[in-house]
Amino acid sequence: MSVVGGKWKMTILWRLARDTKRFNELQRSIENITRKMLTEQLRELERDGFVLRTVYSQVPPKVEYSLTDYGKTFIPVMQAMAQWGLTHLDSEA
Amino acid sequence: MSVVGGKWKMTILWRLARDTKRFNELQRSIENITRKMLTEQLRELERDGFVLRTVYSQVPPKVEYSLTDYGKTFIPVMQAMAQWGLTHLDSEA
DNA sequence: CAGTATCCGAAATGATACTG
DNA sequence: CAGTATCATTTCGGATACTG
Repeated sequence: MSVVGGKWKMTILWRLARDTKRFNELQRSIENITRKMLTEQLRELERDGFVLRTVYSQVPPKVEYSLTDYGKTFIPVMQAMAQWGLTHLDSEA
Repeated sequence: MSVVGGKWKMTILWRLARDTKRFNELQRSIENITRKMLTEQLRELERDGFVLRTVYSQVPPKVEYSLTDYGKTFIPVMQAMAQWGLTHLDSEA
């Protein structure tokens, strides 16, 4: 929990489990997250080795986020949680 | 995450997965948790149907906390997380 | 496009004292 | 033993403006 327990971390990792995403793409895919929060959580996930940040030196800038191999080891855990949620949380608040 | 994402909820559930515990027993088993935090988190877990609170009308009071059947369905998910942690988090901060 | 920097209010948490 | 009440503090998160 200390590494994946941030307010948006699971959501971010879950998005990146599907495929690589750019910053704005990620922001649009997560309802209500601010640039600040997205940046902060991504930095922490990066520091903890879950997420890889790839910067393309071009104009306009392009930055892609993806799961590292280490981050991918966490996918089964997320799937277990997702499956539990689907089974037990019918109408979520 | 919205139901088990509280700061101490996973820890509490993990303790109760082993066996029923009394309030002070639970507090002693969790380093640094205050009575206030423990009470609040337990109340929420109770409200969400994970935890059963059993009061024995005696002096001194005795209150036991245990997982409900519903709460027990979450044990495999916690085990998945615990196993992941053991495998990937050697020396935790 | 992909961020940073700054400020500020809200919410979470902690400390402490009190209670049936 | 198992809490509750109150207050202080810390942390978090949102709004806004600015940048390469």
